[in-house]
Amino acid sequence: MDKDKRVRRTKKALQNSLLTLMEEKDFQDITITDIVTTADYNRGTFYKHYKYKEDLLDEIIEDVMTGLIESYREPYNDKETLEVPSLSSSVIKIFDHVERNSKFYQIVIRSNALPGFQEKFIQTLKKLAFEDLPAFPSNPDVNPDLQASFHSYAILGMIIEWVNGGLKHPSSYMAEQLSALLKAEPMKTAFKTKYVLPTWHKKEPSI
Amino acid sequence: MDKDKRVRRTKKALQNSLLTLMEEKDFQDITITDIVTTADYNRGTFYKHYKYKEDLLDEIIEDVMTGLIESYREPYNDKETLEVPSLSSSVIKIFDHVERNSKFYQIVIRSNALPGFQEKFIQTLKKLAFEDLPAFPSNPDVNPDLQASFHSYAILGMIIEWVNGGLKHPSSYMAEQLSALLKAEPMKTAFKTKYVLPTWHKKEPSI
DNA sequence: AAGTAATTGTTGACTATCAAACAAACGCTC
DNA sequence: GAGCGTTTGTTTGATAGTCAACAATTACTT
Repeated sequence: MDKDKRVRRTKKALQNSLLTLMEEKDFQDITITDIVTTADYNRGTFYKHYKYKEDLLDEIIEDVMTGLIESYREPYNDKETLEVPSLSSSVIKIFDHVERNSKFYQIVIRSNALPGFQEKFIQTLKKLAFEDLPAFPSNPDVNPDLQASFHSYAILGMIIEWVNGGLKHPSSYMAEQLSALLKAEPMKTAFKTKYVLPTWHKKEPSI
Repeated sequence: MDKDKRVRRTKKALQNSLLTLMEEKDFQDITITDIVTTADYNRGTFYKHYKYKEDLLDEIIEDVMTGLIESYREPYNDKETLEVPSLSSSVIKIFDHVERNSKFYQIVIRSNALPGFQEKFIQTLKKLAFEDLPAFPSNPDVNPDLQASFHSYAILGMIIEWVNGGLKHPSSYMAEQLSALLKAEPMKTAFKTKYVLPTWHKKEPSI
């Protein structure tokens, strides 16, 4: 698919161009002419590859998601000691990937293109959980779909928080945080505070 | 000349590729295949534009020299108050230009391509002095060629020192330094110590 | 000296990108 | 609603860049 150097080069240039423009203005205000002008390509070239600018944006997201999948699987690629992928080791790679593609994530998360991206991102993470984690789901009692969704959205939430804060922390810190959050079984604590305490408070109902 | 977007794009890519490679190894150890591989172009494309890699290097230097001339002339371009170019105001632009093209200057000055570059650089500066400085030469007693050479090599010397030190100082500092050096009339001081003193010493020749 | 691997320079068929032009549709402002 | 600049798609022939193959040269190894 598109092995020609020219095609790859052109598409990358148009992608970068669109992303750069999205830093300044809303997606709907960006014209095709804008895109090709900043990329310094001919307009006809755009139409050779895409029909609408939406196609270009979709392709950008698609490419980044492909990169995400590769990052996720990378630690197990050239290891003869066929290590079993664990949630923790894979998740570090996700944060690394976000860090490397910070420009994309910052722009898209802050843009009006967020919903479309979020859908694809969640879908990708879910797929990875099912296909790559042999020990998934960890507990026979839990609904796998629910757990996958839970984890995927949890990670998305961390990333959005991280990105909106300007990616101040290194990716290793984010991995630590997630690890700590998982170990602390935060839901239990939350539930304890929110629901268990009240019941403990209304002690001695009038018999 | 070469207004086609593809040509400009390709040449820039090949230029950058060669410069990047020159950071790692000697110019003579770089193969055409190296150049096109890192630039991700086809080898045939190289031969469409150049015969030898020397052509490419020459073109790089030529382009930077063109940029130098433009920088030099830029302060007087869109001024209605046709200001007379002065040595001091123009020289600041030279340092700015070096700062902007620091990658090029660092690589070339440290490489074995320095002699060829130096020749073109001096030649450019001399030409600028003659064509752009109406008050040049400043003193009717001095040989214009000698003065031009003097100034050109002096600036080259400062730049080489500056670049080899890793461009630690801002260009404004370099301009200040040059200004200070010119104001201090350093040659006079040097001559005073070395040659004037002796003559002063042999006062009162025996009549 | 022979063998081989890497690099060179060149070719030809194929395709992507180019510039330039055009008509149509879309805001605008008056 | 008429005029006007901008953006849009689309088309044209010309050219740049691609890929794969090839023989010639160079450089290294045995």
